Amino acid sequence: MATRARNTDRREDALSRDRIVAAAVELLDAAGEGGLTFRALSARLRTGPGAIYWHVANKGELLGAATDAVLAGTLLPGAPGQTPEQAIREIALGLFDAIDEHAWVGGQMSRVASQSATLRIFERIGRQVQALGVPDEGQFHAASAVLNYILGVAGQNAANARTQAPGTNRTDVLGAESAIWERLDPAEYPFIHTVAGQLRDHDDREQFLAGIDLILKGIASRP
Amino acid sequence: MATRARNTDRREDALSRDRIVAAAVELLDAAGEGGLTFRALSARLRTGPGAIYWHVANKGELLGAATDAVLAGTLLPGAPGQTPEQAIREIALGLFDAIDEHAWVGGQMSRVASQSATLRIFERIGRQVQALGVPDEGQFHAASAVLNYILGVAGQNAANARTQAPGTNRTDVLGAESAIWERLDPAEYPFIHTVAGQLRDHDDREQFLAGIDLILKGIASRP
DNA sequence: ACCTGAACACCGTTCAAGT
DNA sequence: ACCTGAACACCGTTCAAGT
Repeated sequence: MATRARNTDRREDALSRDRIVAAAVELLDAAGEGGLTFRALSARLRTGPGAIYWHVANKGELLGAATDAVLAGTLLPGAPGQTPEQAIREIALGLFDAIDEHAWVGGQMSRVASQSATLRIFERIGRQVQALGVPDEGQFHAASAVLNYILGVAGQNAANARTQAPGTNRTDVLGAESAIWERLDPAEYPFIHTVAGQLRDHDDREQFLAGIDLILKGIASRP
Repeated sequence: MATRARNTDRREDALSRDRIVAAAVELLDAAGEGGLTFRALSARLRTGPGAIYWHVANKGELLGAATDAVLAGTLLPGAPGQTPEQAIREIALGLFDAIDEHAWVGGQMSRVASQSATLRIFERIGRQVQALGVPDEGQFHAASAVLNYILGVAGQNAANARTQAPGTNRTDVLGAESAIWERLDPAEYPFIHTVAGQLRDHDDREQFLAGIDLILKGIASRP
């Protein structure tokens, strides 16, 4: 029999939860939500579909882990001299950019509210809300308003990505089909018709931040 | 050959898009998102799966139509003497109640942003934003902040419903597992730990409305 | 302990055939 | 024009068997 090193004799390409999750993220990025399949995943990892189940309980857990992996990368330390408002904007923008890059994440965030990454995001937002001087009873309301707004935008972006070809990059806060909006009957949809022009060449990031600022103003203007 | 009446000779139980959508809603209500199947649906309608495709293009369209059908019922005329704030609260609460009753709707709303019901909701919100006297350039931002917040809460509710047994009725704005929250390490999650108590016996509707009011205050407090 | 891959139960969707 | 239901291609998941 061959002598074997005592410490590192695992195969270099051995399967692991991390490798599986990383491959899942790649698959999701490349082909969208429909692209993540145990068959496609096992083919990419050069193994059988059953092998994955040794490391991951089921597809739901895999999607949650993939979402968590992407979101975890968005939580930067946070610059030292920031105001709470700036910090919240930074957290929100970090999420926005991650969702912009991995559109499928937006559709998964709300399905995993108790998952670690979302919990950490909520914690971060909450601390800044405390730093803003919001009284105790209002802190939960304020922090969840911010988070729910972010989740809403995230879901929209994922929905838009679904309707477009996977791989294409287009992010938008609301439907984004200004072409459709402009064609709506102005008598039935006067508001949307008026506003359709603003939609045509608006910046999604700015639009997103404007909503955050609106909520921040609401938080600040309590009696 | 038998004589046939000229006008009404269609079978009473003839298939129609409306009947299909209504049955889909019932199935979704009873068994959750996983319960809607072309086989289950066709069994309930006493026909073959292929028959449904004569009236509906595919499952995505069916889900969209079911969502639209539920949402359409939430758009009441609106009381005459209302302030714009009251009108927005009423629209939001109507949606909240619909989503509370049909949890799966929350997960579908963002996938169909350009669908008729969501468009009408956005239109309604937008008109109230105009009535609030928001200047033109700010109207789109303000209305989509409100809608995105609602969509975020809706998605959360749907996610919570998914984790619980289908049929059970429990709605919550954020994870709602205060039991889990209280068990989190207070050193790592000081904010969530502090706030977990407030979560235990809070009213979901009130919590939801508090977020709406926060955004309304933000809209009102522009310089 | 970890991996393999055939097999199972179930999907959405199509389509030739019927009325 | 509308319905029927078998058939197709594809899932997620399991599990006996291997190393």
